[in-house]
Amino acid sequence: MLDLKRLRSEPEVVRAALERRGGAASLNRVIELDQQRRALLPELEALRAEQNAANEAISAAKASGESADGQIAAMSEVAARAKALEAELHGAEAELDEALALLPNLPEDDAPAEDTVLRECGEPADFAFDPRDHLDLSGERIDIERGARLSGARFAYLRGELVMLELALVRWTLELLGGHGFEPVIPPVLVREEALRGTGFLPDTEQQIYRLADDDLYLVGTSEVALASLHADEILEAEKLPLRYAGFSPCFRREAGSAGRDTRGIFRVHQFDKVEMFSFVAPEAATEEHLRLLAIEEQILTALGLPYRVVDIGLDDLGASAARKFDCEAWLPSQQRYRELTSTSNTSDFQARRLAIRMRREGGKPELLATLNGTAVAVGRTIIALLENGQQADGSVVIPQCLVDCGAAAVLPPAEA
RNA sequence: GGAGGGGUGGCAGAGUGGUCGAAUGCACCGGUCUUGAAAACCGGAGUCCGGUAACCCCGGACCGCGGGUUCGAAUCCCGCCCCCUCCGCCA
Repeated sequence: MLDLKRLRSEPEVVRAALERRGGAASLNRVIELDQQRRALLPELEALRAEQNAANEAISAAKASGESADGQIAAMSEVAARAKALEAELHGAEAELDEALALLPNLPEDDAPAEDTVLRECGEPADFAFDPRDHLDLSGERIDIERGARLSGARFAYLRGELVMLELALVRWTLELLGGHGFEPVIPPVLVREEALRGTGFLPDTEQQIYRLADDDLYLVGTSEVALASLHADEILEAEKLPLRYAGFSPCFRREAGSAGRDTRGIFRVHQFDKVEMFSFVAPEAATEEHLRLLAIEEQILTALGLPYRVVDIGLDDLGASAARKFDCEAWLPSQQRYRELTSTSNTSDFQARRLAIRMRREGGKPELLATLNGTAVAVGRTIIALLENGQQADGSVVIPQCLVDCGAAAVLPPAEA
């Protein structure tokens, strides 16, 4: 959510920023409704003041045993007017909230118009054979057929050595993040609507979100939702910032609208596990923190031996809450191209404002802080990349030492034919 | 699932229609006293919106959330959320 005050004080700056990303649609309506509200409010407050004064007089009269009937009758009229005004005000406020919620975050000045590759790191392996894709390499250890029989398309069983690989990957990642000051968290994955509104997924990505009709709960598409809400309605002491969390949870996505895309394997599935980084920082520290999250993502990919490139995401693909976003794409030999593995966003104060997450500096007033998120490890896609990049001629897969140290098999034997 | 109890300021805890934004205690900040500290005493201190450029000042709102009754609601009524206790069930 954007700052109404700023929108009021420099509407053209805001408009220009929004228009860069094509998100100014409801701006005029917001401004109009804000003016309406600001016209009604003082009127209502004047009536309230009148009521308050009269209440004192009536109390005093009653206390001294005098009749207050005249005043009461007069105030009855005032009360009726106040009630009508209040209804009008509430109507305007509800509309305002709705229109304001449709405005996306203001992009950073440096955010590019188009996706821009910043760098490529690591050398794609030059296989002396035709590289297999992750499904050929995994065999039934990624059991698509039975997953589909159980739950439909885009669901899979993960089996055998790959389960141990996932656990090693998660363990290793959480240890590494612990070293960077992230507290591990396993959050609820069923959340209320407010959490999705607060993080900017609603209204925006409703068609991606699973909803439980009987319980007014939603399945999160990322633990970002739960982690952001961890400090909702709190005022944090500035000295305690930054606060960093590493959420580990399953993620659920309907993938409506992506029919036919990435249908093979587990690149795009309805359920996957993910370790997500989330930071609460002072506003002036946000940009630096964003680069920090990106650096950690790169550290992880490098340690896993995965060739990757970093993309500065263009304005069109930012998503409602992000002011800036970087993706890391890993090289997939079977596709001969880079595919998205991780993503990190600076959401500035957009989520903090909606969730009422503030900080207080020594002796100061509460002020909004900044929130940032970044994928540490999207397990499914990382397994794909590990399989494909670590494969050998015989179909076995060499696993990076860091994961072996955390319990993964050093070499995954070839899939049974 | 059944039966009860409860949500008030940082915490504890009064308040059941009328100067209540809210007693009191603890914690906190400032001051007096003291060689210093403690104790004691005095004072201060919440959040949000608007008037404003303004951390002074003025008005308004906030006693879980949202409605209702009333001239007036922390107090009465309705709905929702949350917490606790007991029973049952259960990973």
